[in-house]
Amino acid sequence: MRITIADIAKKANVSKMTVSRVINGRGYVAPKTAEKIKKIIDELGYQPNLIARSLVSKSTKIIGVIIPKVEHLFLDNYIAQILSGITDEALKKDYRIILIPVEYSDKSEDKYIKIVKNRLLDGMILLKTIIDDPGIAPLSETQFPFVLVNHKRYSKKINFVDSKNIRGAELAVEHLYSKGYRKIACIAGSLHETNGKDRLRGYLKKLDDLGLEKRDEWIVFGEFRKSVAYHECEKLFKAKILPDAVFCADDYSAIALIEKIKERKLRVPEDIGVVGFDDIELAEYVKPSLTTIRQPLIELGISAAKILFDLIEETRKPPIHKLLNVELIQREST
Amino acid sequence: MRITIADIAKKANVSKMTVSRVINGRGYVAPKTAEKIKKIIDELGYQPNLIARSLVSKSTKIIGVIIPKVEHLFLDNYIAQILSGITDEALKKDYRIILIPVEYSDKSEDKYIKIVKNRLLDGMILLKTIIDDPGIAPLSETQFPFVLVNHKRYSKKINFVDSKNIRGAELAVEHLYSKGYRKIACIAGSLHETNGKDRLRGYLKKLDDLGLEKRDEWIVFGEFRKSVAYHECEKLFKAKILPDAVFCADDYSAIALIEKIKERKLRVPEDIGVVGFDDIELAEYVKPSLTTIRQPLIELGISAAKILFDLIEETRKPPIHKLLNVELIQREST
DNA sequence: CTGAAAGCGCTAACAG
DNA sequence: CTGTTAGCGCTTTCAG
Repeated sequence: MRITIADIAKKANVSKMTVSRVINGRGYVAPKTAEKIKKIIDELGYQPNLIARSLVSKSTKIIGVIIPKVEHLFLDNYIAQILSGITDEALKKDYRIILIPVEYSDKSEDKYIKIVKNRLLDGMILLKTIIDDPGIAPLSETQFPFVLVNHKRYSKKINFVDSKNIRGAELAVEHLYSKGYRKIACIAGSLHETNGKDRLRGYLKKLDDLGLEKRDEWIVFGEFRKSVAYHECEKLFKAKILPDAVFCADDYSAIALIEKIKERKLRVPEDIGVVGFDDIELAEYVKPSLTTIRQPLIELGISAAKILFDLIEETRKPPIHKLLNVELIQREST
Repeated sequence: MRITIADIAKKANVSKMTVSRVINGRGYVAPKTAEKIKKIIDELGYQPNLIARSLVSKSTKIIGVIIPKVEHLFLDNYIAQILSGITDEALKKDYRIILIPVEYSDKSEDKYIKIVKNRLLDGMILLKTIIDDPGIAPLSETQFPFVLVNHKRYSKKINFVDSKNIRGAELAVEHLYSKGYRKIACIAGSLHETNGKDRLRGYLKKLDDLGLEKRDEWIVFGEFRKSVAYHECEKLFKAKILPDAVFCADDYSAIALIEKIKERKLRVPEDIGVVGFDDIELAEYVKPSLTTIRQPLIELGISAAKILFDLIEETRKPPIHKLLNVELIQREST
């Protein structure tokens, strides 16, 4: 049979309450009784039932990480890095992490609220949420602590951590320009995500600033997915005027592009310069290694977790909006 | 105020029990009352409190994944792949995953039992456990369902899923032999893990079988860590007789080795052939791409999860011991 | 400094 | 088909 606080109490000839006080280190207990109780707890190997405790305390010390329900999610190094950051920080604060896969296509307004109502979580971090996700607004109307990662939405009731995506895209184009490239194409990311949109915007803006040519046929949509990018970038080679460089909104797309370029017996960076975005682990290993805009993914995770814990512990109040810096990492592809 | 089952009951003029029956679809409820109750539940947006439910049902539909408490854990593609498999399977069975980092250096016997006693989990999967982990035996004495991954321990009370590591190492050496290499060195993995030991054993056995020379100076210990391997493999170049090939017990070590070889202006595979183990994502992207023994990491995760769910649902009983096949993936490094 | 009573939100068991 | 009672294991409250 399971050992409960009542067993300890009985054996120590005290009430459950006194045992509870000892366990939680709250309230006065005579040193001698405390000692006795501790000893019995040790002897019996008692561990408090977290479920029972949570039922009354209303806190579980568990945070949820909402992830899109797709197979092989952690193979995406982008996700893995962010999750690493969250985990690192949770460790320090003694919070547990529970992974909650949510269907991308679920358009219901209460998809997150349902989870909240289950009372299992003290807070949540949402990864890869899309712009028109109908679940976010209702969630923000509750008092429940949550943070969006890599999703920029200015609102008094929404907290987010994002990178400076527009700036990043600008840096990329500037860099290509400085390297002498003038016909700069783009493999855009998902326009359902703010970071995808922002990177495209930064690209277009910088072309304007530099007085470079913009052509519709120089923009293709890779959806932040390698397989899609691999297929779509084909179109760039069919352009009336061939680009001499490509800004890719993510590294996986850039890697797909490089594969395609090689298949066509063209050279990187001599014939076509390539810049990626994110700086995933692969970036420095592919051949040629990838020049990319590094966004601090681990820090993004750490930051989101820190903010969430502050929100939970009410040491800070919404809205918290944070933008992290990006930097260009020059490698061989430009 | 939070809506509870009592609110629904009141509004529907029935007892809590009837509501409970409707929610869980158990027991008889008049279709009309059921309908009415469902409607009220919808209207009020009621969601059951999982904590309260678990307190009585003794089941949480949450499994724990025990991971070593190291920073940036998910950056290890090996871990990421296994976790991907576990997640995929948990999704199907509607189980949640909670990540539980445990201190490597914790030598206490009750480290896992403590977690079990917290009653938060229905079962657990342990990753990267070491051979002399004092926590495993006591855990196996409980009735609590758990599965070890990539850890081979034959015991009536222990369940595990592992790859055929010995066979894998043999395959690697055979392959090097067939390519004409005769002086085959080894960067061994951690001997604190069964897979590290097995791979070393397979290597030694196959050298014997083939009548190849064995030399102590041809074996270094990389601990399954890139930085350690990078440092330790230095010794191979200081050997009296230089090896012409190296079997590495993991891909990260192989990548470290290749870097070192390049620094020394030697060529892979002409001067030195290299075979890795695992087939992490990077393996096909490094230059030269890495010949390696592929162990089915995702399947390892899937398998572990399946076994665990069977154990939890008592459709199977311990011990369950499963060994997955490995295969050689030939690339450029040999 | 300690204890008794009440209750968190739910379900199992039994009675009707 | 539905309700009552009891209780999961803990903490809060208040009294002593």
